[in-house]
Amino acid sequence: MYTIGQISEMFHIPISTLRYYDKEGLFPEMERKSGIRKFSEKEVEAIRVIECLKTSGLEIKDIKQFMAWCTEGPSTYSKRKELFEKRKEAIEKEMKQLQKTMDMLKFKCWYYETAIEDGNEDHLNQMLPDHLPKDIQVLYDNAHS
Amino acid sequence: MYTIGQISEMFHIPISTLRYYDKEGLFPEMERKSGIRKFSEKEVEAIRVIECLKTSGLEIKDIKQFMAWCTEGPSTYSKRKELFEKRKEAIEKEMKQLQKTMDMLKFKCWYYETAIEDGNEDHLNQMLPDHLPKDIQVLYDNAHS
DNA sequence: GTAATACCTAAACCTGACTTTAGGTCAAGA
DNA sequence: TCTTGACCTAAAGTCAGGTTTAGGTATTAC
Repeated sequence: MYTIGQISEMFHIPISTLRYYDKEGLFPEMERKSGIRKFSEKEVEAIRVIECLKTSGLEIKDIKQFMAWCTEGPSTYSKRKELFEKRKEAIEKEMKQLQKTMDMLKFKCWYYETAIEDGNEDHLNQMLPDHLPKDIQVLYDNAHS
Repeated sequence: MYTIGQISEMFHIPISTLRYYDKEGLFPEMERKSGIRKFSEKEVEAIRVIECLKTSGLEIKDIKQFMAWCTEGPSTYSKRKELFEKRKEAIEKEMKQLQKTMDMLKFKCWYYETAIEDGNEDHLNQMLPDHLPKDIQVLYDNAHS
């Protein structure tokens, strides 16, 4: 059993945020001892799930829904599984987006390296949009598709 | 040359958002014809850069700074390059985070598949935290590290 | 000539996710 | 005793990134 201060240190999450999560219903089963929150292993795992679902782009109110399902028992297993499957798809999509963004960034790094060498963008402008060096062309095309 | 409506369709960005970007100084060189915005190729490329920098986690005010550097000429090439290098690092970090999140999601999918098969979480609770099937253990450990 | 479109501005409003404030309880140590 | 530190609440405040509203202009279509 942990106090809110211990949990805050463990996860580097502000105490105010933990209280906010609690107020939003993200720890529906959490116990209290004369008003003071007692975080058990259950809540510790809940926090890991909250961070995971948040990173996957889920909103607090939908995380609350998930936590509610968890208290409902085995009848909600398949709902819970489907939620995680959807989050997997969302993350996959986001990773593709990030890869495309990465290609743009790599292209821009090359672009400015070259501009620094040349002292201007004249040569670069002549090469755009489809006479770039092969490896750079790939980045440019992916970023602009 | 494009109107705001054409650009909105091209990029699937609301007109209100394009006007907001303009108000925030993200198109410092944009021309107008009797009050009406004229988006040139320069602004089209600016929008691609805006989307890229936004995805990388940069705030609007910092994107504005970048756009201002672009109007200052060759003296800011190295500042601009450094910005893109930093964004690359940010994206790399984010991708690692997403990979960890993905491992958690995969673990949870397996977890609920198994719970559905078993009808309860008893067997699963016996396996936790370090007697999971090998491939699942890897996901679990990565997600909980 | 009038009605429909597509554009414009300034300013108010909205949303999600927190954070801060103001005021209070309770237990341990000097 | 009294003060320090860790906890508590309700309610207000903050911030980024837009969106909506209200009112206006300018061109084209019938």
